[in-house]
Amino acid sequence: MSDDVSVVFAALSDPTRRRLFEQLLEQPHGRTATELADNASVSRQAIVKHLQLLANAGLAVAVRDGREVHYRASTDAAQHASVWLSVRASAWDRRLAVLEKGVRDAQNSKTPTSRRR
Amino acid sequence: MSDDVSVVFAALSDPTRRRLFEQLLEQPHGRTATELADNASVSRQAIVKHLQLLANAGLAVAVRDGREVHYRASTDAAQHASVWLSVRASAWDRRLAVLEKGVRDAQNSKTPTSRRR
DNA sequence: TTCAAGTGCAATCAATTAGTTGCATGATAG
DNA sequence: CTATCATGCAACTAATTGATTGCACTTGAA
Repeated sequence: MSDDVSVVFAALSDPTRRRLFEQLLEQPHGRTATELADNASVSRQAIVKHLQLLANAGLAVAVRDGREVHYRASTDAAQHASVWLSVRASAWDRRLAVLEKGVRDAQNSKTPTSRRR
Repeated sequence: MSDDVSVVFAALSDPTRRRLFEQLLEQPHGRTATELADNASVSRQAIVKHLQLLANAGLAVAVRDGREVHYRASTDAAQHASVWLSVRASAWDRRLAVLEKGVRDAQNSKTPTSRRR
């Protein structure tokens, strides 16, 4: 589970974490774990762990400012994951199209009279 | 973890499962758990569980043919997840662009002499 | 300087998960 | 009909995970 893709998908598989990620996305200047914990139903420590996991996946970055640590979103990892998915989805669709065409051609050669004029 | 998005990301967060998904993508006619288990380092039962999880996430479908069950890929869920990610990534990038423009404008109004002519 | 606020660390716990093994069921080729 | 092959089901184990709690450390403000 330690490769790049895995950690990103794993990070996004938890609703609490997705929620945090979306909160970060709404806040260009970032949010601290303590702030985020106020709006959440779980403890600050739980939030911290989630944020660190998001950061580890490349979905967030932590920036220290005095005694506060501001987490802000980062979208490179998200973009990569999105591409990973869509590349495969479209490869599949292409493959299906080829297959379908093959079936159609076979049909046409079997019953040439039914061919589109 | 039971919502649509969660199960898709969770399904894709496991390397073994991603490997299986990719094998299904290469095989338009589908593969049985037994076939897939031959190329894998884990037991057939493990493969079955992975395939069922993929199916549950909408990344695969199981089609029974006599005593065999063929699993084939399905890309709707992948496409949805991909969109989920890219929508958020681009919203963030837009937000950053606006922010940046704000900073630029402020700079210009402060030092009007440096304004582009 | 003192003290409160924000964070970091570690131990612990319950639930989930990836994997195994053993055996039962069901379909098909001889 | 009867082996046999593919699948299904159940119990079990070890590792991981989401969450909690208590306490120590660091920083900033009064």
